[in-house]
Formats: sequence, structure tokens, C-alpha cells
Amino acid sequence: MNLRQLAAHLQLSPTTVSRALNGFPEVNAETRERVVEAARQLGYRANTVARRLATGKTDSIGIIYPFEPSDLGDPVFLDIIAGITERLGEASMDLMIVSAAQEHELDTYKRMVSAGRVDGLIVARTQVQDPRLEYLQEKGFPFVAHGRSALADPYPWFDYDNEYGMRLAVERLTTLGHQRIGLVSAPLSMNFAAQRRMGYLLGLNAAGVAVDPDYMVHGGLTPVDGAAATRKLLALPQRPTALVVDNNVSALGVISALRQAGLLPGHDISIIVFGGLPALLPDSATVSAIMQPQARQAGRTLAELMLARLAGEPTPSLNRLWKPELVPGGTDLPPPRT
Amino acid sequence: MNLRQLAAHLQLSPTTVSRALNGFPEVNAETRERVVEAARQLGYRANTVARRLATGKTDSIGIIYPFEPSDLGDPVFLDIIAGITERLGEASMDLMIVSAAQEHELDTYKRMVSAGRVDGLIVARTQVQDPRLEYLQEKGFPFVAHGRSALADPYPWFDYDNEYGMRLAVERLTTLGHQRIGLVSAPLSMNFAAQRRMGYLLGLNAAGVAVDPDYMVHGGLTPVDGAAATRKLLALPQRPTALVVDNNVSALGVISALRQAGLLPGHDISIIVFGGLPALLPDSATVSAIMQPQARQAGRTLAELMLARLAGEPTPSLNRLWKPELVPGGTDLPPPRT
DNA sequence: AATGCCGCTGAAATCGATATCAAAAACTTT
DNA sequence: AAAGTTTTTGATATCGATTTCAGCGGCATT
Repeated sequence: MNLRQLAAHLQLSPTTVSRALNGFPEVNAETRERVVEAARQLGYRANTVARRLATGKTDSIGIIYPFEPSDLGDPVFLDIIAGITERLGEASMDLMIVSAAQEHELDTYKRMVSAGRVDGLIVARTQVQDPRLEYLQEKGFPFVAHGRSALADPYPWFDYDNEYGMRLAVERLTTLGHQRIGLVSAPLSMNFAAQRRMGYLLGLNAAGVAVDPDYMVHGGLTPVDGAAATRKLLALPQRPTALVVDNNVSALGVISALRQAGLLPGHDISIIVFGGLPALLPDSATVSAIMQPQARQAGRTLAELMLARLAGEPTPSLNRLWKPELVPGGTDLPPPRT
Repeated sequence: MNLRQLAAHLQLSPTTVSRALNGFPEVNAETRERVVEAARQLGYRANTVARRLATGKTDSIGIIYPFEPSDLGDPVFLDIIAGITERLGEASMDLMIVSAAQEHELDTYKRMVSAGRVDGLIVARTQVQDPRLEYLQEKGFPFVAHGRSALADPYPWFDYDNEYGMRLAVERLTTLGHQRIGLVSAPLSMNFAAQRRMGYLLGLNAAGVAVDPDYMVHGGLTPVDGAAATRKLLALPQRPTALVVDNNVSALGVISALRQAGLLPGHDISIIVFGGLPALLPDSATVSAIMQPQARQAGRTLAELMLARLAGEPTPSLNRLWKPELVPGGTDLPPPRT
């Protein structure tokens, strides 16, 4: 059942039918009613592809995700996706997920852009220098970044105030009296890691605690890396009395490494995790954390920004910075007396 | 840059250019080379939407996922998605993810089908009686089910041998001497739960152990439900000496409930988890499990089946049943002497 | 030399909608 | 009643590809 057939059935022109269904004001109220009724009855629904060609809009947004073979899966990513699709659905738009081998990621962006598959792209896991964003900006292709980056011109982004959050964690610990605070962080090429590291430094400075590079370990984004970093920190001559971890995936490894070393978090050593442990874990609330608001809400916001961008809102208004907060869970306590 | 422009540039007709780029045999080799070269040089790429309208294929597959507000996120779902997109990408097809409120799920299916947005759908979380599958089959719309269901005609599906897997677990425990084995399962309307329950029953029967309905608790699909079920089992006059859990999300709650009750899994009580604990957890390997092969591989297989279905392969050949296996992790041991 | 066939190319129709512009119908105004 | 508006409808072009069918030139066949 296509438009022409429906029109023939109604003894109207396709033009009028199309107008009636799309709510154009010039259609006679009675006619519109007839058309809408017939469409409902016959189960007519405009062919998405044809409409797309005619209007030039695809009504879909893409997200390109570098699924790595070894990737254990970012626990919040799915929740973000849920938020995005939810909000897009309300505007009857779709989300297209495309996977890209990391080395060909930029090529995938180029293909998506020039083949006109989507109206806009959401860029995840931004990096400090991000060729993907540079490419999109140069092309003038609509995008929203999840995380900030160094770009020439303003662009729409959504981000947590990573620096502030980590500073919050460090200041909490210094207030409690800690002097030796270890930092476990993700690769510094990741934007959030660099920002959280900066928060760590600022926090120490504010408390007048000297910075010792030995206490800052950055590695990968897996539990295994977290565990390795922890062992390195515990092996220091003066081992840290507290740890801050800049991401929750590594944190899983950190905690298991502590247990293996016979240290009970919240008893023998303090620990604050940025993002908190994955909510899936029954004991996730027992670890003190810097919490970001709901990931699903973040997804909705990303979609919201995308829609606003496509509606032509001026870029400077399309930035959102969310402040995380400290949620005590019992693993932030004063250092042991010596 | 569109086809017409490229053709004008080459002083050829759009027809010939299209044919050259799409590998039709009747094009002169020299001409083809010229065309291909020019396309590369000028960065021409056929507009996806226009091609879709002309060919009637969308080159994309949909998956409709009932993201629930309370959903903690299925830990393997993302991995399955990764596998699907990976395989589809190799066939240069896209995956469209659509979220649906649970109550409107079927409507969403109808919309996707009649608006011609995708060539096929992958149906997740099949149920014993599944109106979504019934609808798709009736419409003759291509789909692949992740999990079996009761349908009139044969259809493409991918599934684990749930019955076999759970039977494996139970037989392992009865062999060790357990007589009172508790079952924690997901809602029985879910297909996998019903199948695993059947495996549980068969396993007990095979060992000549009487079935006691009190030892079978089914609830929701969250850690909280798992914990509640566990407490119920522990409160029985003769409490079970072993537990089998039919899904890994509930298992998280089961384990924490055991700990709270002062029972150490693998010491005071045996436990085998279907699917194992989420790999994200550092100590996931310490729990005995019935393991399914890699989720990502499952995703690839789903995509593979979809592609085969679209290529017109006969349905009966499009079924895949994977056998899970027992992976001991230290929590399957003989019951304590009494 | 006339005919037939093959290899290659192009004109035009098609996919199913929307958008533009023209025209018919209904209604006011003078 | 004629002229001018406003309301409503329709014919047709358009989006950018693919696909069908026709045609041209060259070569082989008779």
C-alpha cells in the first residue's frame, strides 16, 4: 500500500493525501479526516526511504563505536544507548550503531558522512586531540561529542566536570589527613583521564601536599590494568594510604588486587572510585565514589543536543557540563596512625 | 557530488557510470577503469537513500530492545551487539537499534515492518508464546530469533541448549552427592528459563532424586530478585546444600545474599551459575559455571543467519544450537557430612 | 552487399514520497 | 453580475540512484 494507491482509493491526488497526513494547514478539515481515517483503516504508513530521499533527511543518527576484540564492554555504554534511543524515539528518529575496527575508525566516519546515511553523529570517547571531531567540523557535518576536546571552533558537547569531580575526591582524602594518595588512571590520551588527572593535581595543590609522580600510574582501561597499577603502587617504599581510581572498569581490578594483597578497602586503605562500581554489583554502594548522574539521562541529553543542533540552535548554547558529586560508601576514612 | 555530476564530468551517461561502479559485466574494461578512478579521485559515493529507494533494499537490520527504566543492562547484550554490527559491517549493512517501552513493543515491530525501515529484524529475549514472532511470521517478514519459541512453522533461530546445560549442572551436583539442590530462575515466561528448568528436572530424575517444588524459586531478572529467592531457599526447614542459578544477573544477588547469611560459596554451599558471572568481575572465574561460548560470537552468528535468510536460504538450515559446557570454578564440591 | 549478432552505451521509466506552481471552487466585495 | 480573494485541490518536477529497453557501431556470416 503506497501513497498513490491510497490516493486512488480516496479519489484524491497523492499531493492532497500527503498534505493531509503531514498536517499541512491548507487541507480541508473534512478531507483530512477522511484521509486519516482511510490511512488508519488500510494500515498505510509512508515509506521511510522514499520520504528520506524527498526531504533529504534520514531521520536517523549514527554512533560509531570502536568495539575491540578484547573489549569487555563498557558497562554504562548500553545505558547511554538506551537513553539516546529513547529520546530519539520520541522525535521518531532512529539510532544506527556501526562498529569500526579502531585503525579504520576515521574511514568509517568518512563513509557515514559522504554516503548520507545519517543526519548527524554522536562521537563517544573523545580524545584530547581528536581527528574524528576535526574531520566532522571541517566538513560541517552535525555532531555531538560525548566529552570535550581541543577544537578550533565551538561545537556541541556533553561532559561531566571531570576535573572538579576528581578534585572533590582528593580534597576529601586530604581533609581526612591523607598525604600519600595514589592515582590509578586510564590512558592520558583519553580526554576524561587527562581532566581527572588535572583534578588530582589541583586537589593536592590546594591541600599543600607535594606531588610525587611515582604515585600516579596510568595504564589501560581494563580490570587487569587496574590490578597491575595497584600492585605497582603497593610496592612503593612508602605505600599510599589512599587510592583514587579514575574509572570504574579499572576499579574492579584495583579492588581485587587489594584483596589479594590482604588489604581490606575501607579498613586498611581508603579508596574513592570515579563513577562508582558498576551498579550491577550488589556491593557497589559500599565503595565511596564520585558519582555521575544516571547514564541513561546522559544518553537522553546527548540526543537532546543532537536534535537541537539539527534544529539549528546556535552552537554556544549546546554545551552541557554536569557536576558529579561525592557519594560516601564507607571506604573514605582517615589514614591509620603511624 | 552525485551520479549525474560524475557522469557529466566523465562525459558518460549516468547509466554507464552506475554500471561501471556496480561491477556489471557489460562495461568496457577501459571505461570502467576511468570511472572508478574518477570516483575515487572526486570522492564520489552513491547516496545510500537513493540506492535504497531504487533497489528496494535498506541494507540494514533492526533490533528492537525493550529498555526498561529499571533495567540494569544485560551485561552480554552489548557484546552481542558488537558481534552483530561486526558481521553486518562486513556485508556493508547497518544495525538499527530501536528502543521500545515494553507495553508498546509489538506496535514498534509493526511500525518497523510497514514503514520499510529495515530488511529484517533480530528478535531478542524470545518468550515461550511470542506475539512478536507470530506477527513477523504471519507477515512473512524476515527475522532471526535469539532463542526458540513455539511457532507453527520453522523459522531461523539461534539458541543455546539450555536444557542440556542445566542438566549438566544438576548432574554434576548429584554426582557429588547433593540431594537438595535449589533452583533460582528467571520468570518462566522467558523461554530460556523454562528450558533450563526442564533441564533441572531431567537432571534430578536421571539421578533418582525426588523433585520438591519448594526448592524451585522463580522471580525477576535482577540481583534483588536473586537475593530474595536465595533468602527464601535458605529459610527452608531443610535448606539446600547446593544452588543452581539460571542467569548471571540474578546470580549476583544470590551470592551477596549467601555472604550476608554467613555462607561462603564453595565452602559452606555449592553453587553453579548458568552463564557464569559477568566477565567484568575480577573473581568471576572463581564460581563454577555453565558457560556459553562468547557472546560476541553469538552476535556474529545471529547476523550470519540473518544474511543467509535474506539471501534466500531454506529455513530449516538456519537453526543453530550451541552446547554449553561446565567450567568448574571451585564452587562445586560435595555436600558437608551430616 | 545484405543480414545477423555482439559489445557497449544511453534515453527514459521507476522507486515512493515531498515541494512547487498552477488552477478550480467557493466565497467576498463592489 | 463582475471582479477579486481565499480556500482547496491537482499536475508535475524533484530527490539520486537503478533498471529496462532501445540503439549504434563493428565484425562475422552468407
